[in-house]
Amino acid sequence: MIIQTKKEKIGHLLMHVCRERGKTADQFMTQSKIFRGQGMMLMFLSEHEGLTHSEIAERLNISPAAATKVIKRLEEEGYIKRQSDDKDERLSRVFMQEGGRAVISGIQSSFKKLDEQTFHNFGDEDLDRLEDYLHHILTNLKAG
Amino acid sequence: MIIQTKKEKIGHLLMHVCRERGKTADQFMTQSKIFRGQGMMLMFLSEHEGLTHSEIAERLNISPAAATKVIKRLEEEGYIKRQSDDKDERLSRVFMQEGGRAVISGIQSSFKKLDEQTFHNFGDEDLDRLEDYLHHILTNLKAG
DNA sequence: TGGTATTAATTAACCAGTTAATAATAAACA
DNA sequence: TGTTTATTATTAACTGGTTAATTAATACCA
Repeated sequence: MIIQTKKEKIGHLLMHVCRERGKTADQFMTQSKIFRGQGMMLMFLSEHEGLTHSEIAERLNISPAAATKVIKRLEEEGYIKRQSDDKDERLSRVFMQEGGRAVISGIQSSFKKLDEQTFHNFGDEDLDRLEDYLHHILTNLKAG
Repeated sequence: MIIQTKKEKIGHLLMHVCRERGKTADQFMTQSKIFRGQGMMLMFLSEHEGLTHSEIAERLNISPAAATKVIKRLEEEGYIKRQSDDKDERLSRVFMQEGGRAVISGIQSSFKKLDEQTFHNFGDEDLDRLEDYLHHILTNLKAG
């Protein structure tokens, strides 16, 4: 009989919570005919135009390869456009297009509703404490 | 300027934490030449032999389709085997094979180390509180 | 100047998850 | 009994993430 420690139990629970949050996020996003990753990216880009792929990836805490994939899809669907830097042609800078601006407010509202639901009935103190816990976990994971 | 609420900030942080935990999990699992999803499945199966795909999926909180994929891969690599139920041929029951039993203890140790690292310096009270928070979030998400 | 090393983005090949549609079997019922 | 309905697993087509390898452009340096 394999013994599962309390920490392992919470580790699994954490992943379960994230899967559920992801599913719910996609449900909210369907109103904008978009997926959560694209929504995240558009939200970020709408506030930070002209950044390079690497800068975007770093800010969103994903790999440059993952950034490229979602950016490419958003460009193909007319939400954004890429433009290579005049002085350094290795750099590809990303800008919003009309198609993107048109859906931003819907996406913003979806994320807001999503996290209102996610943390329904959490008081300020709970949120602070949870935030501390999550930062603590990040530090632990990155320290490995 | 788009305003991000505290809850949204924590929502993003939560997903970030899960990505990092997933990456770290895979790093630990490479010692057993396996990936985290396969490791999870093997751990579970070693304690619950003879269950059907649907039962397994339900217990692991994933879709039956996701369960099928990882089970199929594990079978191809000789860790487990599937056997259809005598009385109901729709049911496919899963059993450990020697190949699977051989790696269980390594996997178990990896998960233990992973979550020791993840929750390093968390006291009992912190763990209890975090567990409560995560259950609360799950309830909120499923209530939608 | 010319050759080497670095950096940015991309592609390839994966794993892990989803929903929706399909095939096969069992159950229900007229 | 025979037809319809329900259930199980599977497949297809995705998103979203990873690492490793590749390509193209810049920077460095002898």
